[in-house]
Amino acid sequence: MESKKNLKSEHLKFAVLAVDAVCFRVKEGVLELLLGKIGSDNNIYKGQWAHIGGLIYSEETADQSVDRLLGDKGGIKNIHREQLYTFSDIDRDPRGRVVSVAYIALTNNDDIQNKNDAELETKWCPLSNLPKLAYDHNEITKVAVERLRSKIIYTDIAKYFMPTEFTLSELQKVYEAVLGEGMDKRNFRKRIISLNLLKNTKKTVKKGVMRPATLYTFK
Amino acid sequence: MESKKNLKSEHLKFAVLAVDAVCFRVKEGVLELLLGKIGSDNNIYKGQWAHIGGLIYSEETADQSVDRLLGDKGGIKNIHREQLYTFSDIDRDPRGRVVSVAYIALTNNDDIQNKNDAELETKWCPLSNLPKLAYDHNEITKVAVERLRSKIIYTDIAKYFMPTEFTLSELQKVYEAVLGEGMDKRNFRKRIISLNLLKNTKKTVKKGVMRPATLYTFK
DNA sequence: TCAAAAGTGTTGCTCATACACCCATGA
DNA sequence: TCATGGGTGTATGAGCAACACTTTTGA
Repeated sequence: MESKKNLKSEHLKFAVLAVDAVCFRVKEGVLELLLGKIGSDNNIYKGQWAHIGGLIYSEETADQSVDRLLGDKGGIKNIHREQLYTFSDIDRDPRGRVVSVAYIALTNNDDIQNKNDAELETKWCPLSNLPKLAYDHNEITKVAVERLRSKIIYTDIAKYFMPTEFTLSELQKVYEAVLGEGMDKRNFRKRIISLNLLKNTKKTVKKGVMRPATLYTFK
Repeated sequence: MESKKNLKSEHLKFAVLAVDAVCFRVKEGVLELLLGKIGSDNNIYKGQWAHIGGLIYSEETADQSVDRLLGDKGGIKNIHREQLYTFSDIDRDPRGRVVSVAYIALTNNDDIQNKNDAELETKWCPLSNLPKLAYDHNEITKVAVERLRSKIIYTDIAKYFMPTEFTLSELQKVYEAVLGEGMDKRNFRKRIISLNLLKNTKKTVKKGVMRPATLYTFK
């Protein structure tokens, strides 16, 4: 039931809708987040870091908005993203009433171009030394990390962190980076194989002075 | 990262934020939803049923908005609600661009007053014969029921359907109504007791010609 | 003594965990 | 032959599913 009789009343004149994307990758065994530096002079958070985000256009859905913003501001295309939570605290943005639909986004390192169309300074920051972020973005991060950690154990969401072909050890490193704890190699392999999500490519790869490892893909 | 430089551009002039509450109860072993009938003449859905909802005021959060609307339009106070998902399809409301933050709400039958402040016709409708609803509310219902079903098996959310004191059989009936399937009495009791959420009041109750049942409360 | 719901135990299976050694390779 | 990571099996305990009968009560 949505009534529009109040559409033009003073209740609504500040309704502004945004999206924010908590964008993760796992690089060399470390869970990292993509941050952008706030540059505009009339923002009291100028110079601080925040998740990539922006206003939703009236001709796009929230999903489309996230894709556009991650592309334009983060230089990332074809990313996996899913809606996280909508943050609507009245004072979450000091410039006015901004309600933000937050997303988690997951990428492997291959789809990242290190340029973006906006003049936005970005960086990847390990979750373990995240600075104080602008707005309520530390709180959003907390919810996002919780969601990511719970989904990686009961879904195949880890695949969005992986390249097409990978070894079981690489996959295990991703799980460990996300969950922040080591796992038993034998139990990890047994469980992941029994989930029946992986396909053995029969190819092997070797990185250094050691036995070659079998390459897998997600089905 | 939210930039407000486009705040006044034509991209935004239709941004309207609403909430919708998929409000559940279990009555006599049947899972029901609260619906309101659309009355306004300038709505093409006039006469159809929809979830309780409305626009978010600029001085309230989405949570507060749901509480207000369920109170005013549904006559329900002190309800448990949690955010479900934000629906942002461009054409989901034919009157214009309305983004809706959907909630699930759970009530036991005691907090329901059968009057509301708005002149809104409401009814409780069994999920099993839900009519075609206005807007995208059938889709919202689907997501809401999925969420309710998954949460009832790994959380104690069922308590919001129960009165203060209840028998294990009554609790089981609620689980069965939500999940849509019968459960084994012995296994149900074992599991629910082992979760350690219940407290035996040592009181018993009797409804008819039968052995009295023990009353429990949630801790 | 009957009807109606309350209440109760055991067994087998599946799944998660804990745990240690050998293998293949190139230097 | 050594260093490095790749790869494997077993035993134990916890939790879930299947399954049927006895108890209490009032009519």
